[in-house]
Amino acid sequence: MNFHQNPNPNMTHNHFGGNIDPLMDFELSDFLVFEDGGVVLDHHHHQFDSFSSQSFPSPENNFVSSNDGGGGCDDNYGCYTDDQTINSMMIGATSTNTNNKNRKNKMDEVGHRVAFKTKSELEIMDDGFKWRKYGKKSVKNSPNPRNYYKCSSGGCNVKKRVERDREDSSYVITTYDGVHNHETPGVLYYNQMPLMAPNAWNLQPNHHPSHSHSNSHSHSSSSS
DNA sequence: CGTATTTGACCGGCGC
DNA sequence: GCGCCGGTCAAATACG
Repeated sequence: MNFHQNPNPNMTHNHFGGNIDPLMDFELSDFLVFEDGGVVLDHHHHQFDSFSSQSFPSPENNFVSSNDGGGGCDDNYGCYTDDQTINSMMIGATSTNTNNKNRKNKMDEVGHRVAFKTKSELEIMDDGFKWRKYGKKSVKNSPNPRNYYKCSSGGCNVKKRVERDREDSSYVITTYDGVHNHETPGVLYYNQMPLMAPNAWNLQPNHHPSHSHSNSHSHSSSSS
């Protein structure tokens, strides 16, 4: 809780690439990124541990998109691997899933999806944004509940989903939906990123001055 | 008192 | 058409 309050934004801002706060047992194990509903997984394909910083393989070439198989594929959003793919990162960016049959454009509206699988006892990792929890749901295949967060920033409708791994409750799967269209409330320092978590974060907040119709107005409040 | 969080209810989609 | 599942909202509550 109260992870949104950063008394000292210039202090050690625990991030994926920056300094890991010694307090939290933060350990990046898996990192999946998929856009436009593209599902990424490797497991028995490749071990993407080479592109530790900028050499991202073309997802259209090396990744399996809009497909599933091994790993824990259960959600309608994607699959994630585990086991031996530790310390591997997967970036999937399917250039608009062309074969989205009747998959509805739900994901298309979102346009961005990032999933992190980390080994942490705490699911609340301060990524520099303020998140307001708006729901909790228990998934059928998972003994652990799933938490839904929404960006507290006005105008920004990025959603975040946090759930623990079905098999290993030690792992936390955080899925981000959407792109922040505002500056980070806190000071985000991802200049160096000596670790494996590259500037993947950098490609998220594409500050596009011309994008005004992203994923906002979808269905404000149709219910009630 | 204000704000964030909690928990159940409600809704939409999909499968059968 | 009904049931299941996942996602979201909203009233109530807890906490600061």
